[in-house]
Amino acid sequence: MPWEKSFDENEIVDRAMRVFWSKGYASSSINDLTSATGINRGSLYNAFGGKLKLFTRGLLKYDLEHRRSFLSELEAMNDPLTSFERCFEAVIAQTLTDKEKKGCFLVNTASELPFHEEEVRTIVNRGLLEFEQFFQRGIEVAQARKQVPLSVHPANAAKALMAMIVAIRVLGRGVFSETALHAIATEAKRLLK
Amino acid sequence: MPWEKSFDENEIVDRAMRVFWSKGYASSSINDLTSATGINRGSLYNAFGGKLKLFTRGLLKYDLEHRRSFLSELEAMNDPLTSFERCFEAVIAQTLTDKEKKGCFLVNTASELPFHEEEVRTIVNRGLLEFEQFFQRGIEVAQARKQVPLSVHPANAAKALMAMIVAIRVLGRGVFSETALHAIATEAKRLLK
DNA sequence: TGATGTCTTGACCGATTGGTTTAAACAAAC
DNA sequence: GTTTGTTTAAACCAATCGGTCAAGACATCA
Repeated sequence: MPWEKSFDENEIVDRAMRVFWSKGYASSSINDLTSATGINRGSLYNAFGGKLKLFTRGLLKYDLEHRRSFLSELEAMNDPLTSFERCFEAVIAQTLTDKEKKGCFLVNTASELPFHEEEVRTIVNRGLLEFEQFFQRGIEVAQARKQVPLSVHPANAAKALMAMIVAIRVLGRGVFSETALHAIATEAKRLLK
Repeated sequence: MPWEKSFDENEIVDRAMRVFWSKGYASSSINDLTSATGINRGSLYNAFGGKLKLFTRGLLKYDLEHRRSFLSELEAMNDPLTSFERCFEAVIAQTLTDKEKKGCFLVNTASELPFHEEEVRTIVNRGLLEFEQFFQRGIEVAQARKQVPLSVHPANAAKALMAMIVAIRVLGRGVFSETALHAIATEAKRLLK
């Protein structure tokens, strides 16, 4: 008796995600979302429940398909130091490639965190925490392999590396040039010596 | 024949600045501004020319009274390394003190830079550049005094230190705890060894 | 073919957006 | 006290905001 949806829900979330990603929550209007997704105003509310719910879905999708898959790709590499290098390289490359200068959806959301609900805050915090843990685990492994001196404090250095990724993402939206971004990456490496 | 304004223009800019500072440009409505400043809608347009002009005035005021005065206070110290330490301490203290979690007006604006006009971009870029130059000059002086090894690359390290200040400001809005922020500062110091 | 129940659509809601304009309030100069 | 030039306040503007809803479109099952 029912009737199948005429659109691919996943596809809609993906397009909505890109709107929120580039404009932020507050500046994305329902009209922006309907015209980007192609679905009607009412359908959007019927299928997702509203702007906030759709934002959360989009953020979760980003977290899963960008942050999470990026980290597990890096984690799969056998040499931590190489994976760190690849991490910074990739983040810089993404920053330079993106003509829209959208930055990172998680970082963008982090810098408007005071206006978001608990659920959104949780997603952002978890994402950044796992980034930090990726660095920390890598440092500990590298120390065990004598690639990083024991004088390096894994937890602290990991936080600093994550912070530098965040800074690249923010400054990459218009402040820093390519060479300046690379300078940050260069210095990040020095934290492990 | 004229008639004096009934309000202090400087005071109005200051209150408007705080609105933009905590909510960003797009999310600050004219109503927010009139109720925060106490002046009427029409007066605001008559005196300042509009929302964007008022934003720019506020950003300039922030740049002058917060960023610029902070830097010159630090620059007045005779020991660069002490001034760096004081810099990170102060930024962390400001972050923790601020119950509104407003962050830094310049950094907040930097992370929404793609939506701003050239004039705003210029203010932000200059502010962050001068922060970077403060670090670079300090490093060079410290190197001349043998407090920092010559193996440290002043321009690169300065960019990294500035990036870490930016990260503290962003992560301080809800992601990082006090101890995590201090960890970043601790690692920043290690960049000069 | 007809009943069922979900999905889509576009109109509609009141509130708010940034911005303009008109007319009254006003102090100073004559 | 009248004129003058500016500032003020509030009404007003069209456009848009997020969100709802009733009515029609549709595929499935009987």
